[in-house]
Amino acid sequence: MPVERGERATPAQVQGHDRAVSAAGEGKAPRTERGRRTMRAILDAAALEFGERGFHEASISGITRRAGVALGSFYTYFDSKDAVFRALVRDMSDQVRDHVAPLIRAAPDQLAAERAGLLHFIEFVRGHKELYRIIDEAEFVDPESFRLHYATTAERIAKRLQAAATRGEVRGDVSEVHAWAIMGMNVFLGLRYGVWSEDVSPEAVAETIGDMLATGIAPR
Amino acid sequence: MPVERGERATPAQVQGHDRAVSAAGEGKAPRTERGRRTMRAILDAAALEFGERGFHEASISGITRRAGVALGSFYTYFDSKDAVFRALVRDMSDQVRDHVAPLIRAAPDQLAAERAGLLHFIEFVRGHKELYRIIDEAEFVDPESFRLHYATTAERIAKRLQAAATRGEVRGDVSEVHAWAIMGMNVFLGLRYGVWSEDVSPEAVAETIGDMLATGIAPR
Amino acid sequence: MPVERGERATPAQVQGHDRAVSAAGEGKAPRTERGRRTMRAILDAAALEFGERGFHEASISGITRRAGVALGSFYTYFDSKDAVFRALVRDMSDQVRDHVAPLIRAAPDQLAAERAGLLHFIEFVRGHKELYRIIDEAEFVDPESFRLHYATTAERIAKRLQAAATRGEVRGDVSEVHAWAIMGMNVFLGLRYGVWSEDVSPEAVAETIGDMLATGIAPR
Amino acid sequence: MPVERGERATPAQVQGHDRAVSAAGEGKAPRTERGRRTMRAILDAAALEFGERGFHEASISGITRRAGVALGSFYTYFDSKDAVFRALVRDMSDQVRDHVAPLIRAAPDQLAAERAGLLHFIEFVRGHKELYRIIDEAEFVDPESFRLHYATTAERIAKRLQAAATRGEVRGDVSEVHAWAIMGMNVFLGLRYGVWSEDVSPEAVAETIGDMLATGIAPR
DNA sequence: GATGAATGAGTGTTCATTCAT
DNA sequence: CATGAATGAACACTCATTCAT
Repeated sequence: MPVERGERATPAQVQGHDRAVSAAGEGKAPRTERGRRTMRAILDAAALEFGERGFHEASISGITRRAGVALGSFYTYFDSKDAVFRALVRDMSDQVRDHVAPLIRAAPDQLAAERAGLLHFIEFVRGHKELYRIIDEAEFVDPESFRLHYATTAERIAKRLQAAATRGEVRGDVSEVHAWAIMGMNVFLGLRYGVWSEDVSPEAVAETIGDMLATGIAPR
Repeated sequence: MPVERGERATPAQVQGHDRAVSAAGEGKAPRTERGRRTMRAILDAAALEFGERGFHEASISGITRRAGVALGSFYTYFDSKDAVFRALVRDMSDQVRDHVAPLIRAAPDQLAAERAGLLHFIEFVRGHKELYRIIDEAEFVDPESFRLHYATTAERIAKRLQAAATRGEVRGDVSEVHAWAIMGMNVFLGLRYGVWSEDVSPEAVAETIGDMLATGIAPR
Repeated sequence: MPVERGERATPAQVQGHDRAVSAAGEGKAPRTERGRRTMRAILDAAALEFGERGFHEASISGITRRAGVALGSFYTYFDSKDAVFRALVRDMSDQVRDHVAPLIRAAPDQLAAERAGLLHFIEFVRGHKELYRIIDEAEFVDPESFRLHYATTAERIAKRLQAAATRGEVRGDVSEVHAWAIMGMNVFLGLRYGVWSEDVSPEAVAETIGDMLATGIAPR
Repeated sequence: MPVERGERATPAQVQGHDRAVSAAGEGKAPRTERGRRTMRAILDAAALEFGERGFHEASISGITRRAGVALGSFYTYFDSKDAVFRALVRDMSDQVRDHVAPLIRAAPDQLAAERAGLLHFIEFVRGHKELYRIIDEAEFVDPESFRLHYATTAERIAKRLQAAATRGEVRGDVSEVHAWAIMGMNVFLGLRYGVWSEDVSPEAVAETIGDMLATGIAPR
């Protein structure tokens, strides 16, 4: 889920409310201001509902109840339960990236960038514990977006690693395999130290893993 | 999911058919040989059904149809859909461990062991693609077993790393954090190169990650 | 089941259709007129279905088929099979009381009132043979309403008897025991001469029992 | 449920264990002593199971579990769930009659007999609270035996009343209507003061009702 | 006779989606 | 746009009954 150095934020990504609505590519574009507010309310309610109850336990009526709108209004903005879910996955996916990307870009070199990526990812997760419940459940609800999310993320990591390699910041043979390994580490560390328990600080985790990534665990 | 060096197989783990049945702690113990066979058939059918359709799409009648038994027979051995699922997660969890453990133990040192663990894990996954669909879906269906599975696995990795540290085979400061990172890498690499695509050989992946784990990715 | 003299009808009790719907305290209040009609149709259909087949043989689909609505509509108005049943018991209980109460109040004295109560109760039962099947089955389906129904009825009879005693219309020592005895007589006579067979006229039964109640069966 | 003066006990009715088995006309006669014991165990267990859970909640497996025999053994002795239930209704019906009949016959006259009948009926009920749960549920499970039970009981009461009338112990015009009234009173008083609560002694109830039956409730 | 595994018909309940108002 | 009543497909689970051992 973390993003990486060099990424550019599109204008839409840095704004507040409108972003999520636009990110909801799955939804039907509202024409009035009133409609925009209703759609936003539904999307926020859906994050709560899916986050608390999971996709299958969640219900459309639960979403509209939380949003304070009538059941039927849901279908004014989304075609189906799957559609909101997809919109939400994309929304959350963008949120992580938008949060972590600038902090990665600010790092002096790629190893520091990876350390920062993990650090801020864990921090973000602590404040958004519904993240895993939503993104990971996509594996079963909408494999397409799940696959897309991780494939895209891994690809970006790989590109940055290779760019860093040409700059001499990392070994020359870094590949997609390394990217997947790094992504896997981060996801599991976020789950363990972000969601499950906060018994180790994000800084400590990032420090430890930064070291391991840089020089390995072979005895010196 | 991979296991690690030094682990001892209990007698039950190395047997074939009876093991899975005994692992099905959730089920109701059959009292006759015929019952034992029926239960095994149901458990195998459940692996297929859940693997192909996922927990929510799967149906009890689908399971019994595959198993070639009557619908009602399901309830002779399991209390509910959740109960078979739990039994299955434990069953599969044990299967991975039983497959990989001896190969890890055969490694000359801990770094080689980690390499072997990843190698054989990916190989195992290629032959059991339903693994992820089942174990990962537990996060949503039965968080308890999901948590237990990964917590237990991480703890074992951590113990082996620390034992290896005292033997001087890895750095002295290896910790739980390293264990989670290694587990995360393996799980994602298994997903990418075991389930999604076989475009890179398990040997190549294991070799690459073995190197990274040993000496890191900092430029030499 | 019969009611007694002196009772005041509340406005809700004397109206026709709305009453039963409001009596259905178990149901979910409809918000539109269309909803009100659907709920009433379901309640009426339930009386038929439960009356003809009994609680356990009755099916929700049988109820909705009779009501001419979709299966799912049932759950728009009632939470469960038990819930309609409870609503129905209350509905029927109120119907008897509303029918008999004014006729009891019109009697010149308490002995005449008891006679009238029995008379009109038997008559009512003849036109509503599903009454017993529904109210008495509550003993097994929903003991709470069964108990409430009879406890309340007995208590009212007792109160009227005591009020009559102070007016000198009956013996001074009438008690709860007499009330239960009278209620028991009425219920069984209603069953025998209202539901099972109409071989004796309600008038004759009421006359006979009126006499017995007044002066007993000891030889003069 | 109470019986009345002058009734003759058949030999089978006064024996202990064998009686119930023979009363189980619905069952299949066991040929061996072992079989006789098994059948008795099943019948006793059925009384418990039906008494505690009611007909529909009761299960054959619940009965055999209580009886300590295998599920299949049930069908060695009874054809169906309905069949045990019928056997049980008859069994209990006979038990009440056997208990109350001799005490009724011992009374000096018919009014005293009715008083005694009610008294001992309530006492019996207090020791056999499953009575109502079983006999009354027959109205819905097996209307035939329900009807038979009450029709027979009422008829006997009527006959005794008429015999007493010829002896001058009660009014000359006693009829079936009186019999049903008396039976109804007794059943409801048994329910109220035998099963629901024991707040009034059976003696007091019988005394009160004996008086009412003899001289009515009109002011003197 | 006793055992308990196997059978499968039957039904209450949920909820995404549609549509008349 | 908003509303909420109406729809009906889909499924887990129960349990009386049968029968091979």
